Amino acid sequence: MAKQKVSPVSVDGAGFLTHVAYDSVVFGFSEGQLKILLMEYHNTGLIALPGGFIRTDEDLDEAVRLGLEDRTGITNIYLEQFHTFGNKSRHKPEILQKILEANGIHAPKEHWMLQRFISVAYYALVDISTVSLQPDALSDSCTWYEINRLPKLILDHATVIEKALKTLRFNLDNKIKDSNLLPEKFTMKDLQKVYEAILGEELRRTSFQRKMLAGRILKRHDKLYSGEAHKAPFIYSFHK
Amino acid sequence: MAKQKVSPVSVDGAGFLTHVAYDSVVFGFSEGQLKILLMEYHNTGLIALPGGFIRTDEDLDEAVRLGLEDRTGITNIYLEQFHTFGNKSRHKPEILQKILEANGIHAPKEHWMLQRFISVAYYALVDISTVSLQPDALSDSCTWYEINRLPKLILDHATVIEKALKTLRFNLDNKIKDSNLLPEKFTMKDLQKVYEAILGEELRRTSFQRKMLAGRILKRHDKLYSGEAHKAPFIYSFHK
DNA sequence: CCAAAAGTGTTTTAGCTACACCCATGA
DNA sequence: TCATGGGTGTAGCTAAAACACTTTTGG
Repeated sequence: MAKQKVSPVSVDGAGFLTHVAYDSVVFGFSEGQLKILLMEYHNTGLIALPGGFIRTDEDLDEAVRLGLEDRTGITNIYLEQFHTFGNKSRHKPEILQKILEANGIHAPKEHWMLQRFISVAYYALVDISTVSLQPDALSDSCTWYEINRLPKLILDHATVIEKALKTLRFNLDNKIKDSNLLPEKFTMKDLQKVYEAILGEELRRTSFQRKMLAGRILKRHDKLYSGEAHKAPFIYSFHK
Repeated sequence: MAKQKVSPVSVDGAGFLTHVAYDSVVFGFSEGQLKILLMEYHNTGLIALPGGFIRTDEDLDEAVRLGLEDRTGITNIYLEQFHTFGNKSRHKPEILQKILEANGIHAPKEHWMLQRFISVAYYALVDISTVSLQPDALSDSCTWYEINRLPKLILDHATVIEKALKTLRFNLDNKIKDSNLLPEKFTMKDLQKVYEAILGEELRRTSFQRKMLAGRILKRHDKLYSGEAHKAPFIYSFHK
């Protein structure tokens, strides 16, 4: 529930849809590892998913997209809503209070940011190499963390990530071609590494190759001569 | 966006999470037809999905469950959240105004119910035969409609139903055993009829039977002697 | 020529379909 | 014994997995 633009903070939340927030689980892939983007708030040690609020004149999807564009510099991010979290036990005003205090903002109890939120969660699939991270006003870092070395997170953000990953695994075959996890051109081995990182298991090389080729989503280009002493692999891109 | 308890309507929405609502697509099955529960508002001719608001002391899931229990009398409803709709184009205050007016409530422009809502949508699978419908305070009917004979609906409710049905079709094999679409005990033919109504296509009898038996979700009981001149079918129930 | 990694041919397996046939039932 | 509908055996198809083999590459 980090937010990107809090400078003019009104107590009643004018201009924003109160009680509604979004959180985004941004997946990236580099060095053979699946990674997630997390933010750390100034002077608090608190780490959270990047998120924000919805302005009264924005579509929900649009708000999420713009919030992410601000932080990653990427336009055209692959984004998908996967769940809305609305348990009342998520309401921990002392945490948000602490974050605001650490930034010199003394919010009264009735401040809209201290009230209970329903949070709509999205996941994104981005190419880490094209991202230049921009912490927001309340945070001093915005960093990639390996999926299996996550730090302690505020609220139920660990659960949110868990569910995002589950959804991603379930839909991977359908989503991979629209994702931005890999650069435009890649080898079959690159693609297999992405699958293995996401599914958390090793796959048979030959079965994987055949399954992918049967899917008709790959376009084959020239071979890649790496200078190494073995057959050169084909380069692929996703169709259209 | 019907609501179940509006008697004490405060302008600022105290006690409710403003800007958040839920809509529920309740599927039922009878007479070989898939049906959906819809409500008609007093003196307006407006027809909508049953829905409501979330109280500040309720979980989101709990609010939806209780709202449905009020209307159908069923406890233990199978409920699943499938999408959250948040386009700003959904905001049509004149419709809600009309509904309130028709009930003698003259709400000022800044009334919370006339503001923009994010709506969390759920679908439910219930056994029509155990339901006794209860219209809420703003509605004069609460009726089952055949899925392919739906009336014109307010806002984007037709889209919501479309998406609910798509989700249900996609997950049917996984959800059927927890659904309440059929009474506890049923024949293979009954089950096939449910599948056909949901998928909107006819299925081969023998293939269907084998697929279901292979799924290990059915427990076989005695035979059902209907008094008709043919082999008596087995009775089944879902495991656990 | 060798080792490493890529690509492909062949066999096996599993699930589903289609068709056939037999069985139980009450008139 | 007949018509009706339910259950299951068998053969065929297709997609995926498993295994083996060949090819390409630079040292």
